[in-house]
Parts: sequence; structure tokens; C-alpha cells
Amino acid sequence: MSVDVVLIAGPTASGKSHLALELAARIDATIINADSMQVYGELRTLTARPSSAEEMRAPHRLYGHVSVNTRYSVGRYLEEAAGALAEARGAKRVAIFAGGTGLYFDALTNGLSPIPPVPPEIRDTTRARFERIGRDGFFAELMVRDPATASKLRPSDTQRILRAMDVLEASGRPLSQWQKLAGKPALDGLRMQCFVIAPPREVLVERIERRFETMIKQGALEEARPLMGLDPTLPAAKALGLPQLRRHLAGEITLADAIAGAQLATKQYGKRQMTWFRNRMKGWHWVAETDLSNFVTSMARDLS
RNA sequence: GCCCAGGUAGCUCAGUUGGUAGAGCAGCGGACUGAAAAUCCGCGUGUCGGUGGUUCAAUUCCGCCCCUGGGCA
Repeated sequence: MSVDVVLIAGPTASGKSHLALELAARIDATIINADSMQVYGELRTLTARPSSAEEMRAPHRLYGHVSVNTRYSVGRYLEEAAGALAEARGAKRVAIFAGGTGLYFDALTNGLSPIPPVPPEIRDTTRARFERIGRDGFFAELMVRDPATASKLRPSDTQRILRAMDVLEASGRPLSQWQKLAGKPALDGLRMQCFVIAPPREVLVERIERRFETMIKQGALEEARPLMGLDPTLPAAKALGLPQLRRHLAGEITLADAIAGAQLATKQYGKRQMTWFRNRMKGWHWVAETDLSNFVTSMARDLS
């Protein structure tokens, strides 16, 4: 069996990056990131990004290539991923997409509707209005101006309501209408193998707890310190553990509380990831093994 | 040893003038189209410390015992 693309999804701390690396070492492959947080250069430790030594063992793309000050997005990801894929294909290398962001995999496999970009000025205006009139008033306004989209959202879903208003303001058309347009999947026509790495919950919980402690030993605090002034509304400011470490550095909570909080947030995130995978990646190959070494060997044999 | 306070969900606690109990957090399930490590929705999981008594009925009232914290010896 020969393939063009391998997709490896898995919750945080499942060992998917390691698996991708082992596999890439056995079949000529380029590893392409499919994780929304590992794109930020300044957050290597906290996002558990591959080390530079690991990156040298196989070509890696879209890892740590943007600054934490960037407002990264699925749209931009899809564009860059398509570029990285084309490059790998041109070099006759298998592309291994590895990561934990369900939405990014969804964009790769099902495409993203072609919605026009929202200029930053409109984004700012929308948010300022939201602040001024409040959540309920804002939702009521959206309900009048774009009932089709608003009726599908909950008034409490701030993020999606803001997005709906952004798109309406920027394009003059309802978001729900745009979303009916199909986008072309980046992986269309390619032979692929899709895997979800899903160790038992207890194993994951234990690994998550241990891993954050390792991150602290590896300098997570030093990584967070220069980011004390980071705009909290930027996506990178939401990286798991960063808010907790910032509060500790600001003297608000103890290090022990920061660690416990970060571990808790990570476990909750892992649960959300599993919900996505379970319900949206039903047709993928599910790998429950904890020790992946044998799995990689047989997989490499099958794929070459 | 004596006095006081407390023992109710995994945790912190509320409550029942006697009719077997509910909040927050945790947990579990779900949604997901340019912030997605985000955002949002649903679900109470319980020998009410133990044991005797009073009562139609006790987690609630009474006795004894156990445990925890504080005070006095």
C-alpha cells in the first residue's frame, strides 16, 4: 500500500508527534503541523513543540513559524498547509499531518468556505460596539440584521456572534450564506491514511500531569516571563498554562496553584479534543496502544 | 480529661420548624467553518459519621460512641 498523505490526530500528550517523527524516519516524509498553538515561535516548551534536534531528523513545516503577536487563523493555516503539501509532493515525499486541532483537520479534509477576510478596523469596531451595548443588546442587533445566522447561535456564544457580525459588516452578506459555499479540500484526490491516537483516559491524565511538571523544569516560566505584556485577546495568550504562569509571575497565585491550574485546563482540553475526534473522525483508524513502537514499524512497512 | 464548633456529592459548603437533600468547583456527555489549546450547551453522581431511642415517618429531635479543628487543663 502506498500513500500520499498520512493524518495523525490525537489529544494532547498522546504521543502523536513522536509517532510522526518515527514514521518520517522510516518513509521519506515531511511532517506538517496541524496544531493551532505549535505555530507560535516563542512558545516551544509550553506547546510541547518538537525540539530543534527532533526537527532535524525530518523536514518539519509550520512549526513555530509565526510570532505570538500574530492573529493566526484556520484560514491562514489552510493556505500555508496547502503550500507545504505542494512542496512535499514536488519533492516526492509523503506528507504527514500531525496535530490535535480538530478544526484544522476538518479544513484539510472537508475544505473551508471561501469567506472574504475581515479587515482589522471592522473587527475592532465590532468589538467596541459589543463592549458598549453588551452581549444581549448585541445579539438582539444581530438577530435583526442577520436572523438566519443569529437563530443558529446562542446569545452566550460570544465568539461566534462577533464573527457573524464581522462577516456581515465586511461582506454585506450573512455568514450562514457564505458557509453554504463549499471549499475545495486541500487533500482532494490524494491517497491517505488517517489515524487517531487515543490512549486510555487514565494514561493521558497521568501523562498530562507529568508533562507540565517537566515543562516547568525545562523553563516554561522563563518562556512565559517575556510574554507578560502580551495582549490577552491574542490567540497565543490562550496557550494552555500561559495564563496560569502569567498570574503566578504577577504574584497573584503560587507556583503550585499555577501548575495545578494548568494541568486541570490541559485535562479539560483533552476531553474536548476527544469529543471532537469521537464524533467527527468516526471513519479514521483508532489506535489505543500506549506503546507505539510496534505500531510504527508495521505502519511504516504497510506504507512503503 | 473538660468545654466549644463541626462531620451532608470527588472537593468547599448550603439546607431540611420531622415527609430520604442542592449550589459552586471537579467529573461525564454533546456542539463546533478564519481566536478552535477558542467559544458554547446538557447531566447530580449521596448509607446526610456510627449506633440505639422517640415517631406513622429521623439526615433533621434525644442518648451514647467515633473522627476533625479550636480553647481550657
